[in-house]
Amino acid sequence: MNIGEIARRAGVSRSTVSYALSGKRAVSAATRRRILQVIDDVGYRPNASARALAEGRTRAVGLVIPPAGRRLTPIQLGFVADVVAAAGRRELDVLLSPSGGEHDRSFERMVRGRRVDGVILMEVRLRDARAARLRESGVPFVAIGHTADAATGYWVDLDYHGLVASCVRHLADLGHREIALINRPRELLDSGYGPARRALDGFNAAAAARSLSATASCCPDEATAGETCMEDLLAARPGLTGLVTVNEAALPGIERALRRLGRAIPRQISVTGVVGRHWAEEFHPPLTAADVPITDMAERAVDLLAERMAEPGTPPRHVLLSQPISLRSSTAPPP
Amino acid sequence: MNIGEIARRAGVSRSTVSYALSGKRAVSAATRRRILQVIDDVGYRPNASARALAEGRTRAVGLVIPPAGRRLTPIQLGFVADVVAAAGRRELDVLLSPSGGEHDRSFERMVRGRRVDGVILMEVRLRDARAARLRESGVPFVAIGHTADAATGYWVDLDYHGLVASCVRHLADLGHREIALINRPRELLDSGYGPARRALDGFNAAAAARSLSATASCCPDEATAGETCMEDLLAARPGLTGLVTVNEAALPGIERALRRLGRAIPRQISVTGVVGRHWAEEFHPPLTAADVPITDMAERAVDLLAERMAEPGTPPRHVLLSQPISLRSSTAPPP
DNA sequence: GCCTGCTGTCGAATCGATTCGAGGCATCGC
DNA sequence: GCGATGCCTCGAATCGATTCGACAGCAGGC
Repeated sequence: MNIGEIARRAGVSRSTVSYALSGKRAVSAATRRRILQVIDDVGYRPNASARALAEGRTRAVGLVIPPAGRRLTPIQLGFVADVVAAAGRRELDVLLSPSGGEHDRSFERMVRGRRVDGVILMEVRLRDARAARLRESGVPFVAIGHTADAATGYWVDLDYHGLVASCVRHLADLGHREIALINRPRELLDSGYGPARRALDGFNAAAAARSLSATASCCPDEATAGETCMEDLLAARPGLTGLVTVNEAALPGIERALRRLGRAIPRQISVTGVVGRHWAEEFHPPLTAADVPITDMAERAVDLLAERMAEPGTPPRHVLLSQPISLRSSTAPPP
Repeated sequence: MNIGEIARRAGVSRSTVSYALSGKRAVSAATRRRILQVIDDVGYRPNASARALAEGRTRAVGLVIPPAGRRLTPIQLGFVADVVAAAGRRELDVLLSPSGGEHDRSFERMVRGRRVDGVILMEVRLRDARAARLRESGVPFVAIGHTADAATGYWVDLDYHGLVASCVRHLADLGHREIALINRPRELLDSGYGPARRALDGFNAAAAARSLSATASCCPDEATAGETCMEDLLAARPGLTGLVTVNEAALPGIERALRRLGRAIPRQISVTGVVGRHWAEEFHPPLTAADVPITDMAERAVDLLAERMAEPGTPPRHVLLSQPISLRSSTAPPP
């Protein structure tokens, strides 16, 4: 069932069918009605490949996700679903491509095979090979997180520096003097993963500004690791009364360790940070934290990409999202 | 940069370039070398839309995920990543489509617009509108879970009935007499979601066979709900010594409730079930459970789909996976 | 009554690949 | 020396849409 068959049944030419559907030229009401009737009867839809070939665009975008090896965190996974939903609202389909090692072929197929009109790149590093390839191939893309040359690209990012700093100030205002940061895994920090870097910088800067005694540590994205990390931290710094974390996956372990060591939250130790809302609410007691606005980020990323696809020549733009701290009940003045 | 340009530069016709790449007809070694050299120099890749139009297939598959509204469980999310990886190994791209309500358009675009050669349908219900539409449109598809007419379709499923039954028998063998099941949310059970139904059936059948006193309850996919559910269960059945669950998201809450009520695992209460491996390992103590083999399921689903796409006429086939119970340390004889 | 302008429709070119039939050119056998 | 046989390569048709130029028919202005 193709456009020719529709044209035949409606007694018009193929071009008239096309115009009736797209509205790019006037078609008389009677003809239009007849065509739509036939289309409805047989359940016709234009072939996506043929249309893409003729139009020179595919009406699809690529979403490059982090390597499958490292398990995706719930935040990242929620983000994928939100991107798909936001793209759907603009009649765009989403092609998934894992990145890294053996999956380069998939990336190549997508980009050089012109399978997509644009790409959203998740978890970008400060210097990022995929971003460089996209830039050189001329495919419009939006990065989640920014690369070293922040000024030249399109990106959406969360202001981890500012958010972690306000967590620190929140603790300082309550009277805490000795605090710690539980960051994302060390290999992410070392490979120049922006959020981890900026969380650390924001933590150190704000702690220095308030002359707090501050310790920063890294922790794998797992509950068991969070438990160990929390124990080590308390062993090294028994006087600790305030904790900031950007590692949501570690939260259950942190909670477990504190309970086991008999440190009540928030009576004896306050906990805050930047994590997905779901995780903050499942913490015990509910975590006072800046909730990562993934739905927002997904929507802004798709908006930005759509804009860039529509007008390829436009100058770089970016969105740096912030988010107020939601006061729940995991922070209090120190004992 | 298209095939014509490559042909021009290599001094051959377009068809020769095509044959050199596909190997469908012999091309002399010298010509072939010359063509590949040019292709390598300019970084050419065939345009995916043009190829799809000519070949009549897109080399892409669709993955229909559960509605974004209901949060995806970690198992489902891991499954998405695994499907993408498995498809990538077969040079297939993956298009994501949310299902339900407002996202019908996306489904329609994919299926009727011939954007994909086949579809994997997640979280299928016993009677499922999406499966019916795929069947009528003639697009090959593989369901995760099976529909009411199990014999007529392609599907991959986990033997929840058998697995939950062996959990029950495991508890019975240890000497437990009073056990309970914590199932997935009630609305899933009521809407005919297979795993929830079969878990319940398997639980009841095995408990009856061993004449155990058994209670089954449903629980939303959330930690806080798990906590409440566990409390209610113990209030109603103080003599409970064995627990089976297929709700991984509830696990942290179950753990919390048992700890708070002073019931040690496994000394006073044994816990087992069917959950993602990651969750079993993060439980405290590590959960003796049948690990959901998502990577396996993803691979089998892609295999089955590829097979069906290659030979559309083949008779229905399905794979019912089982999985041995991994003995960890959350079960013991009753006190 | 003729020219102008507008509306609605058509035919043909185009997008970039694959694939089929046909034919050129050696090589080989007799 | 001539026809048959393979091996390579080419030209043209095809896939199913979009889009542009052309044109028929009709209304309105002078």
